[in-house]
Amino acid sequence: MYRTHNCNSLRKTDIGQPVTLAGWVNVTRDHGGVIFIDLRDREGLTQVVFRPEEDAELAKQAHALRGEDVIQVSGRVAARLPGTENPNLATGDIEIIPSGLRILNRTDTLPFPIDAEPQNEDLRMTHRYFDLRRPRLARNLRMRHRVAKATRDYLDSQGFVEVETPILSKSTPEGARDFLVPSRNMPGKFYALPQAPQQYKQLLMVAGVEKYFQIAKCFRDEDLRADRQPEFTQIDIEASFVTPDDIFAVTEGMLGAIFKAARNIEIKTPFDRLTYREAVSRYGSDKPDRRFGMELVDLSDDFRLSSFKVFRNAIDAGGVVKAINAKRFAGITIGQADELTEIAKLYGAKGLAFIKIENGEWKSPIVKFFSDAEKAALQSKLNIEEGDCVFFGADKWETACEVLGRLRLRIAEIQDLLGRARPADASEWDFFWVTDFPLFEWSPEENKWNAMHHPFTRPKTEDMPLFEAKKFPEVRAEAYDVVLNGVEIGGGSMRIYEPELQEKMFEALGISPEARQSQFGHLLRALRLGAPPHGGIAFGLDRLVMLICGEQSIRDVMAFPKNNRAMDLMTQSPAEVDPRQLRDLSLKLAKDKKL
RNA sequence: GGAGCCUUAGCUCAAUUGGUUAGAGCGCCGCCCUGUCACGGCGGAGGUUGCGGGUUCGAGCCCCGUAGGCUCCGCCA
Repeated sequence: MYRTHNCNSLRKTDIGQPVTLAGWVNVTRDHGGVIFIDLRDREGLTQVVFRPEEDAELAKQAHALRGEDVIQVSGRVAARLPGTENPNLATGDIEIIPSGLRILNRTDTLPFPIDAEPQNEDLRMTHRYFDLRRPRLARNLRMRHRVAKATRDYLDSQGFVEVETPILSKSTPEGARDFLVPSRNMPGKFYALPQAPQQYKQLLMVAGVEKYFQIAKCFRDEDLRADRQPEFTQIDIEASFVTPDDIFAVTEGMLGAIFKAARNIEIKTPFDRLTYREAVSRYGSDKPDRRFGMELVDLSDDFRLSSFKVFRNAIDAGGVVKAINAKRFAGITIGQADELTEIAKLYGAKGLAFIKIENGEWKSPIVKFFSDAEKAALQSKLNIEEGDCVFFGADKWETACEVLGRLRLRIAEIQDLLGRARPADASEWDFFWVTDFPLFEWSPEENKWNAMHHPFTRPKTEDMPLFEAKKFPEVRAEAYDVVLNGVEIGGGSMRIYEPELQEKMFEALGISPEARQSQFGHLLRALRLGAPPHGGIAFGLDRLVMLICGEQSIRDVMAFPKNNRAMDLMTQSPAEVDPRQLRDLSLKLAKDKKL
């Protein structure tokens, strides 16, 4: 037995007890005579005191200890000398008087200090096992476990059954780039790693499972971001004979259980609901951050007959004029204005018009084109006050909204309006639903309609006539997202369960009858064998845990994440393989790697 | 595929306008120190300034290229 207690368990009541502890040397304080060692394990710290007059040999050994050496200490629990208790430490009233010291393992010079926030992320990733020893990441890993456990417990209590689905799966034409796995038994053929268990979970509904969930690994071979990894984890849920309201209720119950378990927070349910149209109109985003105002205001009616050509032309072309009022932002610097203009252009605006309200004066080159009525409309609709700065977007609805939405976020960042990294109470956790997403989105590159969510999402019943009439841009989907503090943490839909409707959907997406059979034949067949109405949702576990932990990157809530280029710097993967392995797989590398 | 920022000791950073032998704190090594808890004190080792080229009497600093890292755009049904 290596230890009798952990490093956070001994208190005053244990004084006199013989104990054995094991862990890492957190810090040594060597006074030449007396030597203090803070011994650390995952639970906490306990001070060990070596006194040469009690055991010269032990003290000599202790003198050689360095941070992160692994040791085992036997001894007895003693009260600290009066006045030397440490109130900042749970074990601060006691210390260990050792009678034995075993050095289990020595450490090299540390790659970086374990008690500071290292700057170099690749250094951290190369020594990830060491990085994870830091309290912040250790806390994140355990928080993630609590979230996963609360998820399983809650869904189990609601009658959901966890079913594993294959990792060796099949490539599908829609969606993200697949990771491929060559088949040895079937030369020239490939498995694909699942982008999501989407089809399997629908097939489980056909199988009569009725209530399914899985904490599922998913794989997408696309470029990475702070919140995107090539392999990530979804809380995947599907149920039969349900409406969106049923899914909403399960989701709200589950997130409530998760936040209770992880942070002891009672979140406010039911969540607000916004339609996609409303979210984009008011916030310029389908996953808005509502923790600050600065809403988009529509001014199209006020400028319909304006003599200001830029606005007038946008409206005449069927577009809109919208604006946001950034309170107390009239002090905007030249550099900030340039940056915001760059952002506006990046998202499709031709330029960026804004008005600073300073010393009772509206300062902008465009104000002279405005009529008194137009100014009055601005004044009242935007609630303009001294010190404000108003930004305009005049363009197609989508462009104007997106541009102002992006500006809104950046301005909030500059003004530091966004919530603190770790919101303290429920009011700072803003959950809501976004519903009624468009069913389709146009792909100019492919010159065809794509499914906004996925090809199995059903149109809203009241929009079926639009779907039949092939008015694709107007068809809304029975699809929904959950947004938390401006981050999309989950999304789902009611699925198509009628084979005829699914065929029509594939047709709308430009998938040939042959391709439908080869790619989706199993699903179409299943829909003909008694598929119940069903629908579901999936959550990004990593993003959810990231928010709960107050982290900025999902890498900080994953044990072994990949870097920007999808490499694991610790194991140096991906790596070359033995030619024999390639031969087994009937693979040959192209000489020209740019083939 | 594109844009921005970054790269100086094991780590975090500094180095005036381009100017002597590239410094500091932490860590490491050695010595001193008997109640600390970020213990303290003295001393020491440790550098091809990512790499390659250029400009210059002289480059950590300027220019070009390149590699790597991070963030973002594209991409992510």
